[in-house]
Amino acid sequence: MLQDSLKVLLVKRTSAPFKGRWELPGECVDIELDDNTDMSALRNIKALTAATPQFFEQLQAFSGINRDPRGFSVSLVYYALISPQCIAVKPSAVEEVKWMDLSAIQDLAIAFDHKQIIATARSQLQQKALYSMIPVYCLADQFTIGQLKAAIEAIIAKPIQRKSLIRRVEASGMLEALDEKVKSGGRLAQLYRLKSDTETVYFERSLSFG
Amino acid sequence: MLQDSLKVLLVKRTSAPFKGRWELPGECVDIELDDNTDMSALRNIKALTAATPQFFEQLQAFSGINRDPRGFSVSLVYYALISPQCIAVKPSAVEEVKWMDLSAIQDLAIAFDHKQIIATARSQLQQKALYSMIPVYCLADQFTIGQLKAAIEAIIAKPIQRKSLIRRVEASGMLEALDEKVKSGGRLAQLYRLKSDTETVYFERSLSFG
DNA sequence: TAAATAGTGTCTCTAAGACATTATCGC
DNA sequence: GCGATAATGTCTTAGAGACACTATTTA
Repeated sequence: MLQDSLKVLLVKRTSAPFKGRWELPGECVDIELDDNTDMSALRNIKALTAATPQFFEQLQAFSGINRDPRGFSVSLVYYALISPQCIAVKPSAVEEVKWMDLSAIQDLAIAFDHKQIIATARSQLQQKALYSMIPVYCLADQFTIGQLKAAIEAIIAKPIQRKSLIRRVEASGMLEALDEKVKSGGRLAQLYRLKSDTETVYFERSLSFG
Repeated sequence: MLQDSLKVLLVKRTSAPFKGRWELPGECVDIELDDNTDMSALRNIKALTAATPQFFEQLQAFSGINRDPRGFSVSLVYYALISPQCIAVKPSAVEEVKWMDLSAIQDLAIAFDHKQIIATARSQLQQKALYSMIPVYCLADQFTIGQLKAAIEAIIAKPIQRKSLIRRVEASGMLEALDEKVKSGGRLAQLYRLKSDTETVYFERSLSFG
């Protein structure tokens, strides 16, 4: 999720190991409830935020003998992008759930190998931000080009050319301009939204790696 | 593996369900032997072929209630590229192990959802062939540009421009020319090999999608 | 010499980078 | 008017596509 900066949803552990530390949300697959692990991951998200993620995909499996002091473990990790409109955390869980700024993760003690998992997810998201329109899924349902530019720059941690972004927006055909403009500190900015039933566009070139 | 055409290593099932059908090799993780699932997958490969794959990575996890008649199951799928020099199947397993032409998979009854898994792997390999030097790992340790071109075209099932490939080979700096040329039906072809300790190069553009 | 494949030269084309220019806004 | 942000215009640049042309081999 993006609001000023990229954020990740963490929960506080209530039992050993790593009691009291923050970790990524997740629990065991419930074969009674979940037809597959995708459904299981989505169920986890909905238990915390009531958000239906606009973007959701499997990251990768993490496994090993050293990642949990209790022994060998395997985690199937998914990541999702959700709109800042949907950040509300379920009241029942407010105490132990928190949106954590990605830049703050660095200096935090995180349970298990979850700091490494977050880094991997971020790296994958950075790559995809360079060659796809995926960053639009971090935004509210109405947004300006300037906000999209800020989202991409937050993800890749580098500035991009506004002109290049506008060319991509036009080429993608994913967005439609609304009959509305919005204040932005200077000239009014055109509002856009996702066209309905549009598919995520992937480009054949990446933006510059610097 | 590539020899004339892309091939995938299959084993014949010796027990129900799907007894007698071909499937992808794989077995349960052995916590005694495997520090993580990567090692487990490599152990599986070595049990069949004695090859050390030049390229090896996790594809994704497949899971669900319907993919195995015995109930809910999860498979962590890896794929590897190995040189045609290493295709020898361990003698102990010759009966039940086979390199199957990818184009022949279509009309074959494959166990479980493994046909779908193969399709997913192929699709991922196709994408990577368009923006990376990964196809070099399908080849023997000495090869010509023409062979590399054939490998890429076998993977993506489309012709590419020889000139574009040469530009990429030069830009990548991954290969070195040997003091040797080889017959090819016309003018002798320059032999290349991977430089030692070279890293796989990824490009910022994909070759055309057609 | 012809056919085949290897390798080069070079023009075009596309889309990103860079950055100037114009258009609006609030103050 | 001034500073700030939005939007456009346009020249440059990198690298792929296309394809002609040359080089070298075998038949």
